[in-house]
Amino acid sequence: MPKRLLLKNAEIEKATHSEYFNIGLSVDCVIFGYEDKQLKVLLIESDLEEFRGMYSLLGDLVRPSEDLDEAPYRVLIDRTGLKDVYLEQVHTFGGLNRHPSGRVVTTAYYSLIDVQHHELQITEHEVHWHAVNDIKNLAFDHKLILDTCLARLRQQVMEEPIVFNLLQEKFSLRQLQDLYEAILGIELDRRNFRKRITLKNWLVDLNEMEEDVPHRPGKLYKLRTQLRREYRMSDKQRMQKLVV
Amino acid sequence: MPKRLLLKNAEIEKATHSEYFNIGLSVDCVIFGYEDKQLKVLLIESDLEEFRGMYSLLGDLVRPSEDLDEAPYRVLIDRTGLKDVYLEQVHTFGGLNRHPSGRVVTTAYYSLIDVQHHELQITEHEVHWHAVNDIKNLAFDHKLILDTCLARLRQQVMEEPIVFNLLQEKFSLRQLQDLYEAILGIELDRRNFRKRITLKNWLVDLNEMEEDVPHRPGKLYKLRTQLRREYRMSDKQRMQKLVV
DNA sequence: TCTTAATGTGTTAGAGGTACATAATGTACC
DNA sequence: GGTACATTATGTACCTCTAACACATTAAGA
Repeated sequence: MPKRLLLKNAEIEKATHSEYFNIGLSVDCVIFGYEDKQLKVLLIESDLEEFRGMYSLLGDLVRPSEDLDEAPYRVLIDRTGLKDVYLEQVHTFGGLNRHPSGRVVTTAYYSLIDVQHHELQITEHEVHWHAVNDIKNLAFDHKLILDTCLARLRQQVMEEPIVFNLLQEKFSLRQLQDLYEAILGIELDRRNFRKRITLKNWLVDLNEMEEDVPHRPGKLYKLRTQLRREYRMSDKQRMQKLVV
Repeated sequence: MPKRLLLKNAEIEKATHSEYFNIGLSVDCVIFGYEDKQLKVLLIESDLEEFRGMYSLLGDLVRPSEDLDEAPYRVLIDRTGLKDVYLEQVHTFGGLNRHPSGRVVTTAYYSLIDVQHHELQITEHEVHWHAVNDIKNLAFDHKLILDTCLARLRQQVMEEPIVFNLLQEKFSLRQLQDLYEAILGIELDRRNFRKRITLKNWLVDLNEMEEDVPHRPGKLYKLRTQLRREYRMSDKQRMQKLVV
């Protein structure tokens, strides 16, 4: 086997379309939504023989003329009608036998969308929301992909103000807390949660109240526009804090 | 364009080797080392026309018969002779024009190795260590890949005891602190550093002292064998701590 | 009007982090 | 041999952040 295949044009040319350019590349999207106080994910019933009756993530092969990072956007537009969604690459899975039909390497992305959004139109009736907690297995290695993306989501959620992609524009602190609890799978203290959220300075008080709730209505908030990362600590302090 | 290409065997068969299985897949390794109180990375001079005189990361095309995650191990064995190295997948880069010779998508890994290790044998004389701080640009999009991996390393370093892969077996606390400072690019308080490190309970005191140093010798330590993740907090507390 | 259930706010004790001071030990030079 | 110096080793005070918890407020419904 030649060693530095990447380095010489001549070698590339020889390898092309023969033994090396022989791997399929796909993307799979873990599309998270939030409904009924549950974290959900968009799945489709697999119609592969090998996975009859099982569900799988939404994905597609990457086209030769599109950037890798464009592909999941295309999948999302095709399947949900949503543009401008939050999307993040997580991991690439390249096990030899992960796809029964041949060598297909897949790059996994996760996405956060607002289930209530009026533009959301799931075009195919085979596509449905499933509660993440109820999913035991999926087609291919999609359960592994889901778990990996969920773990990443849980990390991200604590560092960046991304959960708001899952909520409608106006929300109460209780709704926000319910969402965090659904994602993290734990209960949080209401008073400490409120304190920490206000410290982050992510929210704007809308001076509006909830309506049609069977209890004392809460204040409504929205995410600050032009949300900058505001650090309460200096860069050096942050590093110091994080080190070791 | 057919939509669910992944779903039907028949469609897969048709697409195979025609328009879709037409993308090259490679891996690129950001191999970090530590020498002279500097974080370094292993580079090779590119011999592509387009990048004459520039350096690039070590990489290779993924073979059709090997797992994606196996490929970087192979590259490392070929180029450094090292087995059992610390290796972690970081990100996959799939821009359309990132490779001048055609469509090549690459998955980036970073690796931590001990430069002093006796088995380390850089087989090719074109491969050399470069101080990370001195690298201004690289061939292809390799500077972006390097920066991405460095950012990930800086995150990881604070959560997991991985820096020890860069050190020889026995080391002093001063050496360990120098390493952290080199990776993070900041200075740390010596006394607080010692305190936090001992709290982590990662180290074993060897009851040996440095030798041949032009000052008071420090104690030597090594990484605890069978290092388990020991949480001083319960899972719930950790979640609580991390949330928001 | 009273009960109930949720929202909104404050307080306290403890843990962890930062900044800083001091003693101990070995080298190098006079 | 003695002294200055650099570095290791350890301790302390202050501050911040967090977890745990108590109480008052507001609206709905009987």
